[in-house]
Amino acid sequence: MSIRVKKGASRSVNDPTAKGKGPPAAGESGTISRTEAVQDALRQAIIEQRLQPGAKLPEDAIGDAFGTSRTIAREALGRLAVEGLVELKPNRGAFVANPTLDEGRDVFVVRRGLERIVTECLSGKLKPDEIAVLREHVAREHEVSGHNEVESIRLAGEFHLLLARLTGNHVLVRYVTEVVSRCSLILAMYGRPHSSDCGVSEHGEIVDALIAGKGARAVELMDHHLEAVASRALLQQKTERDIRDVLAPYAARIKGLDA
Amino acid sequence: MSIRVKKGASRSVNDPTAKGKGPPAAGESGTISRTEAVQDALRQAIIEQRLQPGAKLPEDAIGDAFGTSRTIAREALGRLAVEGLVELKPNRGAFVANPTLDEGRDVFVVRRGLERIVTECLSGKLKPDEIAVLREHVAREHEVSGHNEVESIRLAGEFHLLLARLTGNHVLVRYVTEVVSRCSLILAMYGRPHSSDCGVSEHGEIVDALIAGKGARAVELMDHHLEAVASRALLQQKTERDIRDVLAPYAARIKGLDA
DNA sequence: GCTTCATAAATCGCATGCACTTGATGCATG
DNA sequence: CATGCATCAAGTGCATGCGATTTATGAAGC
Repeated sequence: MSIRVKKGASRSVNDPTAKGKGPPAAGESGTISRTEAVQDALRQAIIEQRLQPGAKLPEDAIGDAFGTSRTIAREALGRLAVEGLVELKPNRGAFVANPTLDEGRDVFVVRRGLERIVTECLSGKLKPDEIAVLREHVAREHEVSGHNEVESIRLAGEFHLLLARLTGNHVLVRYVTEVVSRCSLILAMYGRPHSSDCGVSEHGEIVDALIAGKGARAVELMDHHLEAVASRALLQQKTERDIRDVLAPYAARIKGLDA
Repeated sequence: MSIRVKKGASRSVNDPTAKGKGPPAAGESGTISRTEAVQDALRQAIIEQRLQPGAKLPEDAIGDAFGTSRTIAREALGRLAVEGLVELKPNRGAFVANPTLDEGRDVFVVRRGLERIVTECLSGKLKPDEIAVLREHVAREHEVSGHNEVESIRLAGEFHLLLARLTGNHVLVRYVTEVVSRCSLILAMYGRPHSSDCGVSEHGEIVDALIAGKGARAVELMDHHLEAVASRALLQQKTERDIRDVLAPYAARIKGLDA
């Protein structure tokens, strides 16, 4: 799980070797700060489970990996902690969040509430070009459904973000983005392996209801949809991650030795 | 001409002169990081309008005011920017947010959605001691209503935070906290001067409905309540003061940190 | 006198250094 | 053989320094 990186390969955000010292020009790049870049990269890595829950995230290693100083890494970690994807232990460091089932339920409760707002905001107010975008997205979801699970999951999340963005409400977008991220992590931890594509047709139905301006129906569909996703994820008990349980079979094997 | 500090006066969070260099002991204080302390103080100052919308927030001045380095100030500002209370202009600095009416509306939309969740979570599930706390809070609101406007506003916000905390849902608490802060700022900017105490009786009614387990009624009341709060929109402007002077009392408040 | 360019001041963005905390390791002891 | 204590290394928490960017100021030109 080491974050080590081969030198020169991932010199992405900043390469001080070029000038030996000078800070880089911040003006030309797309206004996106380095902190944000690192934050986004880490978030992606976390929700894709490339960084597993509980994994340590040392500032040094992260700065190293992205070619920045600890300052940037530290800031990114701090913000991810606010988002709930990272846990910060004082004087000990940062770790990938390891949400409990209860926390997961909390996140889903909030998500349902937020997406309810989204649905209400959008019902009957979608413009033709927006409808086209939505339809196309759902179509793509159908395409990959079944044979590309990773992409399928990504698109499913993207669908909800897309809706949020269409409201034009930036606050809403931010919160939905956050809960969707956290839900991804939770699903990855607790969800059943092959349950991702259940919701594709539901997405289509929601879009239909929104277009038809049937707000109540749309809300109902959305709520049911998320309820389904949540229960799929949270019903089953977590696959045991505790060291002792993992090692139990090995221990048993050894026990035979000293018997 | 600006960085100068009266020696010994605002040495609050950290005093490096004691040892000539060493960082302070972070271990003993109440687990609350300095960043958070500064962040909370700034937030309070902003929603109380001691720092007016649009006011510049230079890292140096803030670090100065709280007796910390720019590092801490910078981090606090960054987080407040995420919260939406501060606007960060690249290479220019931080400013107290100056939300437009449209942004204000967005915040209120989200707030209504979030508080709807709170209400639904709580209806019929309040325990006796929780009910007592709520009743007492509403009583206090009635007490100050009319003669202490600042406290009145504070208590009104606190009522909603209290409800959120009673859900036990930490995600919800965080989001409600954020939107309540932002709403405070927005009301302070656009709200009519003497409109704060309109909602006191409504708070009582909401509590009653929650206790009676009338979820739908409670949601309706809450929604109407927030709708009323949101719909008060007016304009006013104020004067500017020196950052350090405004922040001095807040810095004094967190002096306990370096004890 | 007003515009334009050059210089200076203020302040940000970021890297780095140093003290301190924390958990680990090894050793002595009951 | 388990327990307590000293030593150590890893890595955080924070302040500070340096270049870069932006804004303010003033001089020269039209």
